[in-house]
Amino acid sequence: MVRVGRVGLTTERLVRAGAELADEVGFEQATPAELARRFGVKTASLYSHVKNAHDLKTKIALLALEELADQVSTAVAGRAGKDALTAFANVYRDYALKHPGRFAAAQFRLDPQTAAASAGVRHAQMTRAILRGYNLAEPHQTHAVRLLGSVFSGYVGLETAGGFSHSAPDSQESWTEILNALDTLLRTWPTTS
Amino acid sequence: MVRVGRVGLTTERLVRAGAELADEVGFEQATPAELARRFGVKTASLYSHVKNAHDLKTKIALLALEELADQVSTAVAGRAGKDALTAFANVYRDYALKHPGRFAAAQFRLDPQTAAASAGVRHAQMTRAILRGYNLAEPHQTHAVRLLGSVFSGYVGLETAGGFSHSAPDSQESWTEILNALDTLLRTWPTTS
DNA sequence: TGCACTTGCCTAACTCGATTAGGCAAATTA
DNA sequence: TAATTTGCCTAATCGAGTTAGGCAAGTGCA
Repeated sequence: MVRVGRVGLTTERLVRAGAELADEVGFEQATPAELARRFGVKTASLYSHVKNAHDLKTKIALLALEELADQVSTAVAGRAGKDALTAFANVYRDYALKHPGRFAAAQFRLDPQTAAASAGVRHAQMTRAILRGYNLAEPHQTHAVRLLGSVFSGYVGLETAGGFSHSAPDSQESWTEILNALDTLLRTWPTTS
Repeated sequence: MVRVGRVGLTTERLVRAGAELADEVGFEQATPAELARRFGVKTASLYSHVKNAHDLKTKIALLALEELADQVSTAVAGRAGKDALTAFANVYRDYALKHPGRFAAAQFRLDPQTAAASAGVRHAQMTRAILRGYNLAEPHQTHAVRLLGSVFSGYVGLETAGGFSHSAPDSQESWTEILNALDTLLRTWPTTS
């Protein structure tokens, strides 16, 4: 090692670097060992700043959830109906495409208390907020919330897993048409069965 | 160790046990070490039957994809339209709820050649087969295929991650209403926009 | 400015998983 | 029963995760 003094590790800095690392090599590979390597530091040195590997991943997940919630809330502010729906969806998808590691982190299974205190609850609130423009009564609103969550996370999950690449038509086309379809669907919800 | 002779390891047996192990402790935890423990065998002994840990996971994934494709094709045979749609969807969801580890395995990223030779292609074919009843022209059919894949994998993913538990209404209710909504949507696709 | 105090990062050590090479005994075949 | 195959073991290496304790680089106070 060439370094003399200290590099200035902090929990904050580790988590940010961990998020970038995740985007580069995948969330699973965003490990204490690799992170230490990047800081030019011994692995053991991280343990004053994060409890353990699981704690590191949890903190990266929380960071991702916050970033995503911030971006979504900015995009959705002042919009309603289809406009809000597509804004939400596009922010979500763009975030995942630009930050695949963080997006994967955002799906990380948090223990219930951590999840309850996370930005995950803002996501749920914002999804419901979008549906305000569609006037759905309960329990239909909840069903619709679950549908939207499923489509967004499912589509983006498949897309980042490479499911739609190298095949026509373009993924962007499908995305647009799916959002149109969802808008129509929400306007005529609930279904007559 | 109490055992005297040999336990009779085979690739086949390892993969089956690995699938069960995955259902019990999670796909990520379905590791050579744990598998060896269950067979009362040293870890090194597995390496005559599987190349390495990644190979084991790949083989579990292929098993899951086959099982799922078999069950789906049985359920969908002789059905059309909404009937086929719900049969497909229910088999898919039931499999995931009964075999969470295998289901997770089925999402395991396979390298392109392995994927191309896997039962994954049957899944794609069957999804398209379902849409036959809805008479969609390309490129709309592909958009619809992608929507269905997204909803199914997304919903089941969120549900098995615990997203819908402990909150009313029941997940089953949402699932039913969502399938109804999808049926309606497919019958009126493409969207006017 | 100098000192005590705090603390960041290190070394040392251990555990455990993955993996390879080589050996012996149990199964198989003749 | 002898010869051959091969299943599972021992031994050994490597790397990740983790803990305990030490020293020096930073901080704050006189």
